[in-house]
Amino acid sequence: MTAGPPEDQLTLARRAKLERLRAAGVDSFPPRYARTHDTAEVHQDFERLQQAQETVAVAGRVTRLRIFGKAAFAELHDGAGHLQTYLSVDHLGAEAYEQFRETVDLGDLLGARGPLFVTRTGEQSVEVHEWTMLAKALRPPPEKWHGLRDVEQRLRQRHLDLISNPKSRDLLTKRAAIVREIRRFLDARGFIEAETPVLQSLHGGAAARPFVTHFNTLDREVYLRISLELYLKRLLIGGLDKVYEIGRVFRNEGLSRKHSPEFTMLESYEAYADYQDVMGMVERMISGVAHGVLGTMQITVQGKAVDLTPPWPRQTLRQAILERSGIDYSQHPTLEDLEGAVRTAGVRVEPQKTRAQLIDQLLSTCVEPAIVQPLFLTDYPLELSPFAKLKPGSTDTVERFEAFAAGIELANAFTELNDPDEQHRRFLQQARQAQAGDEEAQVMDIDFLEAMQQGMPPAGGLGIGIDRLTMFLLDVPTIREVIAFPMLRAGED
RNA sequence: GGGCCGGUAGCUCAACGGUAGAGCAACGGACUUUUAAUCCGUUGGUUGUGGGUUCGAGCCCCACCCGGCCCA
Repeated sequence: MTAGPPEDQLTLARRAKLERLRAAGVDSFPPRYARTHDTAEVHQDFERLQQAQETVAVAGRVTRLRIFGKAAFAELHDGAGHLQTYLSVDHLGAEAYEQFRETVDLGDLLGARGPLFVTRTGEQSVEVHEWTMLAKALRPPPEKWHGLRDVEQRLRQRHLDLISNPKSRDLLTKRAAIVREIRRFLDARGFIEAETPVLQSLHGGAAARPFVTHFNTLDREVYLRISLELYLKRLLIGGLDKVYEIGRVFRNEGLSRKHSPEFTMLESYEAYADYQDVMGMVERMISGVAHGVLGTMQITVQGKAVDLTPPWPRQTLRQAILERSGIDYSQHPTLEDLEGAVRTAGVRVEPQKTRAQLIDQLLSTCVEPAIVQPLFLTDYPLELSPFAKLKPGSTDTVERFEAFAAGIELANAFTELNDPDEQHRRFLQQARQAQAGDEEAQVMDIDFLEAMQQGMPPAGGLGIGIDRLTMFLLDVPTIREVIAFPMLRAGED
């Protein structure tokens, strides 16, 4: 969709009004305005302010405008809410009132000053004795009743969406509250927030293809990070025993309802903790965030009631797949065996290249969609987890868990591998997978290995997708809605 | 990548292959307590883009662009 010609009929009408103000010596874009209250504060303290006959000064966007002959109502919206203002010849004088009538449009930003009163119909209002143009809107707002519906335009021109759709404002506000609650939770437990490089000469820490860019000064390719893991672990080695980062990561993959090429990750690492400790932290953190942001641990996601009250049950991945598909993958040690079992069980999954990937497929088709209440799945195949520590006595299962609820993956964590020689072998294994055509395999990171050789404390690590968590807590079905400016294809210019 | 659906006025939406319309917004007028104010009048269109079929295309056909839903 085009935005329409830049100077259409509606814009020209508004420009004419701007010109009229200029001719009258009015600056339509003054540098500041001395507010005494925001709209919410006026409503909160209304009785007292009214009785004291105090003069208030509020400011906001004109979202409703009802003009009668010699009086008018203008509703002002600011970040806190909205408030009705009443303008009349009696209180403004003929000149200021006429200027209001002739130059103010829906969408303009206005300041209004005067005492408070309640209208006949009971609406708390400002009796305006002086009004000020704070910014003339040269383009018309979207339709006042239906708002802006067109999904494409809502996302391409998010400012219009935010102006006209309270729901969108609420989502972004609550997203910020979620992030704030997470920080509060981690900070209170002594975690230190870090910032690690976005531009990296090697990409690692997750199975994903990177974005590549060019650094002119050094004339070499660099990658946008696909995870936070390998640098946070360096900090852990350096002695920051509890460390986390909330940051944007980039994965060169498809767009979908649940995938955005750039998204926000939380990763945390805690020395001398293991994945059991991290499980306890995750259930307290997510339920605590829900309580802090929504005031409750009982939420509804896609029409299903979800109770986040800890503790959350634990189940091994093997047991979960067995219960929901009848297949015990531990009884089928090779890809061929497992494929046979899948066929026998009549489960419809895409063919995979490796046994571990097939197990992963069974998880996403049979188990994930069936999970409603929060659940920790534990003990994953080694092959899917090149940075996780083996379970003591096991050769193929690592100390890893993922948390699920309402069919959504909420967290991924493990007891971190801290044996540099074992880590070296994992990298070599990944290199073999890369040679076999796996574009998402880890690349060997000598610097990281060297750091680990310095001695990395045993640690529990955690990753949470903030966008997914937001979708989950706020019951939003698409990731685009919780990202202020999601990636879209190039529009026409 | 595949299937289905969609793109018409600034916004929300109509229109059997036969004169492109309504509501809101805008413009002019009436109106001093409204709540999507009301009433009267007016303006506003390269129907996503490019081809084709037809006496005639918003509608049918082809290609492309952008989006939605489902699948991969």
